Amino acid sequence: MSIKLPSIRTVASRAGVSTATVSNVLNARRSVAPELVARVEQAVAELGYIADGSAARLRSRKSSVTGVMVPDIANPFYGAFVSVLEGTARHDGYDLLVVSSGGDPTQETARLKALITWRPAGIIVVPCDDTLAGRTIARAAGVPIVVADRIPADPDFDIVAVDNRQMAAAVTFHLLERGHRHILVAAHSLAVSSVQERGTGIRAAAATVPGAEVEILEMGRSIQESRQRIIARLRQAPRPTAVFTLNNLLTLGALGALTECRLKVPDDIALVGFDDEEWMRVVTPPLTAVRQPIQQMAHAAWERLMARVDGDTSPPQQFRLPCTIEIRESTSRLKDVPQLADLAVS
Amino acid sequence: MSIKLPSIRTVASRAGVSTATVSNVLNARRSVAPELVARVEQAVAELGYIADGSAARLRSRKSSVTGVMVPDIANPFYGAFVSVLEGTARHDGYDLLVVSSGGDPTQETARLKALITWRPAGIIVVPCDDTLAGRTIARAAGVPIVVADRIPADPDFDIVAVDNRQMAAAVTFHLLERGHRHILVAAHSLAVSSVQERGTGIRAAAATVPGAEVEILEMGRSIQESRQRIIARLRQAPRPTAVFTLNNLLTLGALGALTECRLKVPDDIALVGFDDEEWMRVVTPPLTAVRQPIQQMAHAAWERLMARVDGDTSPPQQFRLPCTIEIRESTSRLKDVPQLADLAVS
DNA sequence: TTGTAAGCGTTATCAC
DNA sequence: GTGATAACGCTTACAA
Repeated sequence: MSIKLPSIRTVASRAGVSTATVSNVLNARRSVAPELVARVEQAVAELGYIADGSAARLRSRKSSVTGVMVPDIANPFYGAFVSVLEGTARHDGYDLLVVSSGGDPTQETARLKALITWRPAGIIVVPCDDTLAGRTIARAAGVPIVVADRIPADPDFDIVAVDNRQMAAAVTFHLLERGHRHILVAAHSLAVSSVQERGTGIRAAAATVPGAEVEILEMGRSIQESRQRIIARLRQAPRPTAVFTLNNLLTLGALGALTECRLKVPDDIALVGFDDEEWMRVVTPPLTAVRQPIQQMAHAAWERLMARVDGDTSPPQQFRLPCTIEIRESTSRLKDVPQLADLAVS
Repeated sequence: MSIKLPSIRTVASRAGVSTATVSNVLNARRSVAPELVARVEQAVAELGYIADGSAARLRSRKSSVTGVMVPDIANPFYGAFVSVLEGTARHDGYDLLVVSSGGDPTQETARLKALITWRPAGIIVVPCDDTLAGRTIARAAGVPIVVADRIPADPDFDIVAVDNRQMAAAVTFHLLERGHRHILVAAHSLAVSSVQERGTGIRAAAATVPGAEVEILEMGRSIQESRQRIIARLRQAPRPTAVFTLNNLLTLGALGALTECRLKVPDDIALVGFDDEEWMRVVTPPLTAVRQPIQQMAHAAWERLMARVDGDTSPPQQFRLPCTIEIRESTSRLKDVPQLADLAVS
């Protein structure tokens, strides 16, 4: 179906110059006589010539494409991350290939291979787990890789993440200050180190207050699943006075669960979650949330990647970015007596 | 930085065969003796060989990559759309290049060019406006293009969209049935035909009920802007009893505005929006919303694209997919007397 | 300053 | 069934 596009030779013959000159005009590599420049530009315009990037990359051995792999583009958190990366990449003259692993290590490896097929200058990846299934392939391919939002044990890659422990502790302190002594923490999987870090921060904070209790529960991967598990837990006594969800999907699940249990936020129970989204500030009540510095993470990851692309061979670095906590009404209620905790939901 | 990867020649010499045989083994194009197959596969495994897709494309003149351009990947609506497309593309053996136009026609053209650089088999595009800035380029390049979610006047492309008119009318009827006689409609731009179609549907529905009034207001592109404009309007009398937002961003803006005006949903005012998102069903009150069939749109667009890629030269087709309306509490209040409409918000 | 020609890694063609 | 070899569109020595 696709018609044959004009090649650099078509342009050259139309402008009455050599292909080398066309290339030099288009890439501004060497100076070309003004008249020839004009002739080439006219030919390009008339033909609607657009150079073949693959051929150029093949010959020049330098890539103008980079890749990013996330678990799920449809998740607004990754959507925002990719969106920022796309802007920085474009700014630096790179195209960006976007792939999703679907949270499946097998797919992760497959997609990484697909990316490498393009011979990208570098890849930014948010692995599904701490393993990074395709790491062997990646190393073999010698493509610079920067890992974001996860902390693989493997010290081979640059890492950009947030200060999970400190931030989770800060949220916990906030709840403790509000008088909460029994906090339910919803985590999607304890196998992921960023989740473990958050758990550590939470426990450390709770340990500073006698009688404070945290209960960390593992919820599957779907909103529905987490919702059901939270409902099941809330129907048992003693009921926690606050719920702390460790990502945006879990916040949705928890909110659904609270509604179904007819628990009013913040009167009956407090809610705070990792990941701040626009809707959280306009609903009633507005939700307290941890705002991750998505833009800064993307910038930092890109900067590291570019450094590696430019030949930086220093040891892998690990960056930790600070989050901020957006305190809103969902945690506004002061609890001085934890008596309600003993009442189970009907 | 990037080390030199093994080429097909490296593999061939290691396996003691010709490059042609390696190619035949890898692409299963011609039958190869089992023993040679085994030798090649071993060499590939040992070297971690991954073929260069660009070179293959260049020589074979057939593309295994497609492109998608949306106004903004960070918008969950487009995120979901791209996510579905990525799955279907992968399923059919294609890679997917994702680019954002940022809602800027200039960027749209630039990004389209960047896409064409990679010689994709086809492109699915959600244009920023009805013009599709890069259409000339696209036509010149002869790349099959399918337009989604917009209805350009230009009849050159296949189009996949939803039945805007009918759905907007259905929502309006729903509000009228609930007793609303003064509906404020928030549109981001009246220049876009899908918005115009929705407006037409709304007016047609309202015209069937004597005394019913609709007020269509243009809100800029940002959440903040729409929020401010809605606030300004709500502070004037007569106040509408229902707000109908024409996309997900406007729903966020409207909700923020209602909160700021201290109007309770649905008691003081009803709210319904185009685009259904997960949070809308878990907040209090849950929001009535039009669910667009994102998955079906993506599938339909992909199917059309594949048909064109396979040589279908029939006249461009236009597909209209039905939406569903998710009725929830935000429009549950029955209004029999519109007396409140005369009270302005303080 | 400009043209000629080689070659990037792959696949298609054509001998064998 | 297999191997040489040319060619895809481009960039880049090198020659003029």
